[in-house]
Amino acid sequence: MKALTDPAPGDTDGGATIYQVAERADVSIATVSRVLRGTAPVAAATRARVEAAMAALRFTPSRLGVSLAERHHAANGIVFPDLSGPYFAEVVLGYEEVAAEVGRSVLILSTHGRQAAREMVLDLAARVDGMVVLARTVDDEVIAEVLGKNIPVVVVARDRVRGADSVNAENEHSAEALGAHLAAHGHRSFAFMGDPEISADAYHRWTGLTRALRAHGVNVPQRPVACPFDEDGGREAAAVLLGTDPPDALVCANDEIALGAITAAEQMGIRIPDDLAVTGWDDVMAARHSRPGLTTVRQPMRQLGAWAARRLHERLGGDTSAPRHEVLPTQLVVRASCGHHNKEDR
Amino acid sequence: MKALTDPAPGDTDGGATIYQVAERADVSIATVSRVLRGTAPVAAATRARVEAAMAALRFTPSRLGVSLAERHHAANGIVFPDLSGPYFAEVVLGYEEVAAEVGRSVLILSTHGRQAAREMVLDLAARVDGMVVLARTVDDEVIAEVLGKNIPVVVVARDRVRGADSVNAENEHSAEALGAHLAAHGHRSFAFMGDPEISADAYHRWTGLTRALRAHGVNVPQRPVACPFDEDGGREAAAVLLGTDPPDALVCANDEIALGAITAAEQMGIRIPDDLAVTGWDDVMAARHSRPGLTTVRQPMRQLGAWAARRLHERLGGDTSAPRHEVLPTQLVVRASCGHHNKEDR
DNA sequence: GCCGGGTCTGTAAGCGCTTTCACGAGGGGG
DNA sequence: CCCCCTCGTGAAAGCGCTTACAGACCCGGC
Repeated sequence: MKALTDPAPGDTDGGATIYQVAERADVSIATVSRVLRGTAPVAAATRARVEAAMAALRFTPSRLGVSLAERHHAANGIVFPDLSGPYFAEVVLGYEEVAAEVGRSVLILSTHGRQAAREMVLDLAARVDGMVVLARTVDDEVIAEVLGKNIPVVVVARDRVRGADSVNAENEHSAEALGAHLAAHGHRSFAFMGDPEISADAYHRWTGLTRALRAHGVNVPQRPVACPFDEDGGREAAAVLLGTDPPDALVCANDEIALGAITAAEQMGIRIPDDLAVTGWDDVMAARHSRPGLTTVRQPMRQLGAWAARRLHERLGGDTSAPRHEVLPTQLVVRASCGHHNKEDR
Repeated sequence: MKALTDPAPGDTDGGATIYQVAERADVSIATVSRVLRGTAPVAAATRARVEAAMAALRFTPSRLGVSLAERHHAANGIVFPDLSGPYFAEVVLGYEEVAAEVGRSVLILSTHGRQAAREMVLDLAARVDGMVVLARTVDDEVIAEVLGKNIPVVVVARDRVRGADSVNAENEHSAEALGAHLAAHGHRSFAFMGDPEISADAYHRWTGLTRALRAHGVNVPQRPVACPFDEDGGREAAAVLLGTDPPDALVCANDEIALGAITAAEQMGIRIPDDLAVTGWDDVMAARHSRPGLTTVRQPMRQLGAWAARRLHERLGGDTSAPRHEVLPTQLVVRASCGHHNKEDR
């Protein structure tokens, strides 16, 4: 179980190259390449010799060599702000899943709000055939720069960028539906938490909400309460807000903010939903397990990523049609945090 | 704002190469490379010309060319079963964060329990300088194969593999502590949910639990209840278990199983914690928002990934010392789901 | 017997970089 | 005034593959 099948001594490093295989099989590297890819007929006997040599040397072609010769990477990238919440993780998962299906590796890049985002994205661009950019991780001009290198880009959860495909979850209508539902509950004083400046989604949710409130003759809050999109952000901002001028309905740009706000409210002795209605966005796992259950808007997070991956694949397949802009439907999920309902509340 | 700074016509594709820059600056490609990397002195005037040319052509060196010449990828991979739960997402995030800090791109690969895992991992191995493997995504022999190509591997949440570094969260002691706590609550009939066959973590948790039970003279369940590590898995398995032979304490291998079990129990009219204690593992966001709050064991998920990234970096820096095996501490988090306590229950 | 057409294989030219080596031009010390 | 060293630069050899292009060989048909 040794000797014969062991790699030739001396190939201490990395792995065998096509040259070593060729030499061992006593053929030219062209022939090895041909059996590797099946691009041309190879005599059965020769093929057998080559295959034996490959096996003996545990040969795996160098991706670098292949890619350089083929002039593409067979890899795609995805850029997101961070992976801390469930939202981006789900999108990335949906993306990876279909990317893998169509045979492309995926490189991830989290900008972490770092200054160097531009450089990082450009570096990524040099390693992939195409990429998807989530939310406002980088400026439009960086995306333009990437597109300028002939690398297709599809943006997700972000306003359209010239020359790039895009996919978003529907925001305004669901925000209107949410606002209408809340107004029907009798809530008259609203606040919106989340920063429309740093998230296109938040912007459209805010827009839709204000429109609904106006339509229902409800006072529209002056401005959104800008806060980070995580639990701490929601908790801290809510603590301030509820301490000074408590509204009776709190519409949050995502579930984490909402859950943070609920924590703050409970600490202050404010009862949900009796004293304060709170709603989120996304429908993450914690939303359905929290008590009261969090009223929220479910987004097709996985599908967002999947759509992006498929579109990118089409582009890389040579599709040069005009950019497409997809909007995926969302769904209002009413639970107990926005007020009591007839049904058994949870 | 046109003309001068525009890329030369004709470079319709991909991007400029070092040759075009060299030609435009009227120097050799060696000189361009030198200003690019600062590896040798270049006269100020020459440097300026080259830089101007690079800017005009929007030149970015081809990663493929660089890597092939440098003989490494400047990229690492990470393999995980899937990203659906918060656990793996957090580990990946922790990994990406430090990998990015030390200047390495990261490739992700989710095996999704696919048959082709071996091929996928080997393909990944051809694209990276090192990789981390989470849990039991592939067999030891695949890892050996990767190591054989001189690619360092660090495994996470998995038993040791010859030749690879490893990092795990402490399992047995915390499981014992958990078991002791539960026994002190007076629970006498236990069940464990999660499949020790497919998760090293689950195996050690099961082991620790049984040891604690024995130490406290409590009946040890015959065997664990094998179920998928997600909510549905927990819910379905719990529905069966609670319908036939309900224990009074249910120790689950992760929070999602636990949350699913709680859902099933509530549907059957079983009260938590009065009729049944339930505990999880990980301390994900939903664990602290669910009511009753879920008693669980907090794992340093981010740090698991971060440690792996750092260790890999050391290896790639030339460290050839014996494999290191790190165990990160965990923390029992007692909430209401395991029984009433003196403190205000949540 | 010669020719056209497969089949199979090798030669060599890239792909876009890095880096070694060699060389010419200046400059300071002896 | 010559030698030696440093500085600045170009030529060219890789890195590990893919893929024209071309040549050798073997058939069968005329």
